[in-house]
Amino acid sequence: MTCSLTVSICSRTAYGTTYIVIRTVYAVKGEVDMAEKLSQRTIAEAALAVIDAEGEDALSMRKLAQTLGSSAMSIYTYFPDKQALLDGVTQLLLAEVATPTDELHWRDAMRFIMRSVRDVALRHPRAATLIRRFPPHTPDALAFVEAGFRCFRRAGFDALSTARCYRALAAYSLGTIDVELGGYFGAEARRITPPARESIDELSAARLLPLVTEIGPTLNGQDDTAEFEYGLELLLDGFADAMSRAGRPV
Amino acid sequence: MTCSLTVSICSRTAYGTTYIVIRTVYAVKGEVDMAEKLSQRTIAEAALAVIDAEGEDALSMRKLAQTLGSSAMSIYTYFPDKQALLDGVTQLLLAEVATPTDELHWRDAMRFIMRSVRDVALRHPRAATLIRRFPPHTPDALAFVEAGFRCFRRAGFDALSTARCYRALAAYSLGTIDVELGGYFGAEARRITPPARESIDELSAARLLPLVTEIGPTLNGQDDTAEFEYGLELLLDGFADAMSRAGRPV
DNA sequence: ACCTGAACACCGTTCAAGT
DNA sequence: ACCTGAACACCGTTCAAGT
Repeated sequence: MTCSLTVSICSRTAYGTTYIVIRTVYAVKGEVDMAEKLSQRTIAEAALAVIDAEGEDALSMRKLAQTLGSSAMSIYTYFPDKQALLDGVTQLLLAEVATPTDELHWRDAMRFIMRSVRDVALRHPRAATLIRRFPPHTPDALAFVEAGFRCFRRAGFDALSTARCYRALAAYSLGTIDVELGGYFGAEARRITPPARESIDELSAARLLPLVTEIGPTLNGQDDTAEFEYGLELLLDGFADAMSRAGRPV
Repeated sequence: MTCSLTVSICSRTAYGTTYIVIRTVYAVKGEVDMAEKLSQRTIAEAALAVIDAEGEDALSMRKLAQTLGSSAMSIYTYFPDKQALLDGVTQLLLAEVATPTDELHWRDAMRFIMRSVRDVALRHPRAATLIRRFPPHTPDALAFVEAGFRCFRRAGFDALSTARCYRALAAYSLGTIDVELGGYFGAEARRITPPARESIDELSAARLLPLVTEIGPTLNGQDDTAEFEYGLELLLDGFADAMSRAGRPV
């Protein structure tokens, strides 16, 4: 909890009005901070912090404003609506994705990017699902895409092949977020339940869906990193094979 | 818009109380229907219809109740909360996925299932994103998973290989929903914008991110079906190769 | 230009009451 | 068991006003 104090000094001159605003936020825990001036960046950073800590459902304009020491409506000076704010948070996340150097072989570059996207998602498990909803569109958020395209291009991929590979990798990357962070194979997700509210007893579930019952625990016990790498290598091998077959080995 | 009339006849006997309720919904357009009794299924079906028509954001408990001709709170007899309702809608969607016959070769079976999931998503573009959030857990929704596992098993995949392939396919399938239906590569998503509100002019965007600018239109113009099939075959080829290399050709 | 509090039109869900 | 309306504690956003 924070409580904020705003002192504004307003001087009128012949040329107009100048406002000097000193705003300080006193944190109850003891730290005394100068409140940073509001901006798209500081607001989006605060929003990301709230989502990281409490999840997207817990982010409301009022609560965010509170952590910023201002009113809910002040946010609307910087973002037209909440969707735009969430988009801004996503651009911040995507800017965290590391950019491969130009000398890297295209396979290494793609591995590098794919792992980096996954690392960002794992660092922000509660915010990761934003990545599926808002594509990158700021220069910072697109930096890793541009770098990846550059590596493809240098290796001899034309625009069509590049687009094709990028798309398959993007789908796999976004799907990985669902599978790993959505708990798609988790123990909770695995409980077989009928449409009615009473729960099926385990015996009859096993009789009805024997293989789901048998393989479910295996899915849940998988090493996420190893499985991610497995699928990734399949795709990269496939790209290389396809280029070879087309007479343009890479 | 509908307006509903409820007539309840209550007869008390020595053995207890019996209620006979006749509820009719008069649609303004002229059709006169007997309102079906509420149930998990009818409620979830109505919710799916609302989402199909107006999107998930437009689904509120009050509005859904209105289309059912009852009160918002009546839904809570069948679902503990809104999340459970959305889960129920997802189970309905997943039950639409077709089940491959047992004689199919595993590759054909997987192609069949993957295409069917995509078809369901394309039939319900506004509801499709639910599939990423709620895994199948009713017998009907798990039918295609069980059938898929059966084909893997008959072809000689053990539990571990089956889980591994299923996971990679699931990630690709879920990611495809984001890429195709989230408009991930759409023209709107492609406009490069700085974090501040003023838009970058196209010339400087092209200078800053030349390859993104060049390849963006290619991504947007892709044939969704062809690209989906391309990535799918890469994965299936990869599974076959991996099994061969492990000395257990399938 | 930036920020404010009050107000509006909604939400999901709890509750006490009804049949 | 099933359904109800009223109430509670929230929402995102509009508005008119302030500096």
